[in-house]
Amino acid sequence: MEPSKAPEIFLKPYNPALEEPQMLELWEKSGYANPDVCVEKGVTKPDAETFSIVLPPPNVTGILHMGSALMVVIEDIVVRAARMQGKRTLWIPGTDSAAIATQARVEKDIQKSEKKTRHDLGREELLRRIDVFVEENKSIIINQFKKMGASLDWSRCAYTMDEKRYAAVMEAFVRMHAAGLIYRGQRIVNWDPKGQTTISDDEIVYEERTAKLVTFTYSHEFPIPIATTRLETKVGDTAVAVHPDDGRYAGLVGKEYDAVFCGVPIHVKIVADPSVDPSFGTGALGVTPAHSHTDWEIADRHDLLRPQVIDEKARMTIEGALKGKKTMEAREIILEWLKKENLLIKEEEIPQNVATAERTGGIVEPLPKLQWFLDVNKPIAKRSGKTLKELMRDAVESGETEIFPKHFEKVYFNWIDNLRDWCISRQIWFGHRIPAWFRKDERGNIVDTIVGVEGPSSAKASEGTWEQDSDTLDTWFSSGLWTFSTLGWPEETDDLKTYHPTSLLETGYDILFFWVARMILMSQFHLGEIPFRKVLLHGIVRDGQGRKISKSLGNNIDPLDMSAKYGMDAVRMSLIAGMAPGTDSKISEEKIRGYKHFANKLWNITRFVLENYGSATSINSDDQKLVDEAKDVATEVSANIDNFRLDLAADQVYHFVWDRFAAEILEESKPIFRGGGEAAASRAHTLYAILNTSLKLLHPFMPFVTEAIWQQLPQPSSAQGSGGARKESDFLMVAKWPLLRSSSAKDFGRAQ
RNA sequence: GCGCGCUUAGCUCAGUUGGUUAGAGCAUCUCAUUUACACUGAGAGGGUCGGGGGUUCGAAUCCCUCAGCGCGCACCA
Repeated sequence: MEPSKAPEIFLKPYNPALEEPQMLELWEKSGYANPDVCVEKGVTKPDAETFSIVLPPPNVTGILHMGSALMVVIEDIVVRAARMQGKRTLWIPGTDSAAIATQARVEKDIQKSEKKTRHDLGREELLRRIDVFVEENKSIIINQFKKMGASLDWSRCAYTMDEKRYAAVMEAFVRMHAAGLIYRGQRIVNWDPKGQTTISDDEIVYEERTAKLVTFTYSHEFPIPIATTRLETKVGDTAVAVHPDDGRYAGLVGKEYDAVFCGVPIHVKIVADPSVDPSFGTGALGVTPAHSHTDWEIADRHDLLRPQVIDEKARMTIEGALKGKKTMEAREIILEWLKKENLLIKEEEIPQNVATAERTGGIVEPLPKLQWFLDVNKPIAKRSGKTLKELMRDAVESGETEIFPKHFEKVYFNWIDNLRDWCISRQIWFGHRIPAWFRKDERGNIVDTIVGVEGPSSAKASEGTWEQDSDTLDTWFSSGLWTFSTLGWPEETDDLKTYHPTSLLETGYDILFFWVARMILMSQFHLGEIPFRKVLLHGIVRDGQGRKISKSLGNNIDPLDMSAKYGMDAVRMSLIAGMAPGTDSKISEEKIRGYKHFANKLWNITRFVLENYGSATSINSDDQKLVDEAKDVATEVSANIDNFRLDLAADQVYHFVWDRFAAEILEESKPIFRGGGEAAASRAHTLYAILNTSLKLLHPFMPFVTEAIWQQLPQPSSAQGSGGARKESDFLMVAKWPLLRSSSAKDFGRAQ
């Protein structure tokens, strides 16, 4: 046997900065991230089991942070493992327009540099500026994802606002409108005065604050004191509601009173309504139908007037001294007036949840507005009379879609149970414009409406001037279509047939409602099938001490900085280690450094193995046990990956490679090599085999260093001496996943 | 108010259907070592598994209860 020298590159420590760009280039040239190429080149059988997954599209305003890095790593691990297992694997990338966030960002930039508002520029010009911004930023975020080693099929990259996706959104809206699920109605909506748009219930964040609860009466004649934290709305009251069983007020129900409240004439009827909590405040509720969700519903039941007293800028609209005042100012003025008039009974501090807009932080003002809604309770004929709510529930209840970890299924059901109609129209310019056209009379009243992809036909156009609705759709409306709009829907494409329903949806638990639920809704309605078979949720990435990463704490750990310092493989491993599904995880620089050492360990193991590697021989029975041991590890690692316990899988292979392979097997081999002969030759091949298996198992987790080593491996000489056996694959990325222990070790449909 | 999760070594966490003496990483301390690797190796200290009760031959693991922390939803006059 002639000992071969290890390639010179192994004489120096592993250098990620040198290897990573080369590996990226190799992978990109290979085209193996595209399943069509894999089939073409014979790596994957055309009829192999498919594995498909969409990348949760990052916002074009965003940059890569540890959260998105975690997402990329989890998905890339699962995808690379599936590809090596011979599955026809598709991972679709894309970017998200993130309507409000993007428009706000561009508006801010323009305000800063040109001191202009969007109204100064006009709709067309603003949208043009946004497009420029988006194009610049898209490539930044895409390049960052590429650097992570994400084996996404960039040839299928989608953007929520590109032509195909735009068309899909229009089609989806029109179809849902035709089915009677989308309607336009005057209802109380969540108005964000800061963002100047409506928002959905899910975009509200409740903040606990202390509020002043004021107890008073409207006038000296009015018999019931009421309590409120929002005095300014009381000029819009049209009723006082008490509980039907509340004996204190029984005799007063049905009576009506007039009063002049802080200069505003009001007419208040006393009604009995079961929604009133007799134990809160005075047990009597001043009903302001136009500025409270529950009061609006009470007004429905008692046929009350609904005067609006606050406008979109959160200012008073009522004639008189209050007109034009901010709500907070009006509150003080009324309080002073109550004191002066001796109508004030009590003031007390109470804790209160204030509704704020998630994006802007503005205090949400409930306002009655004419908006588009999606009806979640209407039976759908073509879906056997089920409602959207029921369809959403069915998908998970039937087990067709499984959520990991399991307990999030309860959270999901809980959300569905409390779901109200979804307000889908937004008063911003950047987004998918609602495909509705209105014809108005001289006074501006809408006399005709058309909903359609094309707009008014020529015949209709001759009837008068049509104007398209200026509103755009909630960004989650288009996101809901993502699993199938990225595959070419509404066209019946091959991709759609092959890859939908997708196999897996992996995302953060924080967008379970926003996105996961909406995708189920959309797919169930439009395709009559689930969007994905499994949902895997991950948590928030926190710093080493478990704190949320925030600018004010200055504890940001930038994934790209860290990879420059320690290598992307180290970043990837440290994100996965200790990360249980659905649970928040932690990352620190020390942790990352540890895995850099591991990459180097692997590098040096290779050096040792190659230095002792020699010509053809067979493996003896003692050594076969070691090979089998590696097979056992492969079996367990595979099982953990299948169960999405990537943390356990990573830990297992890490410990096998370091503590068993390097610390024990390699050490025991040294005297064997000194002894020479058959035993040494057998051992040399055994070490090569174990290294081979280790590289494959580690590849999904640490693709760069493993591929870099693979590229340096000599072609193994055949044990049977047939010679010239080619290295089984030119790329570790598409090398065959190790055989597993059990006889059920399937071939995973790999082409030979 | 309803629901979910967490509580194990100084720190961060594993512990998969209950089964010997409860594990890892980091940190601390001691020692070793010029060839695969100091981006190393060997070893040590450190835990009444949040409290209490129960089931069991046996409980970190299952049940009840209490406490603390975190989160979601609802209410929010």
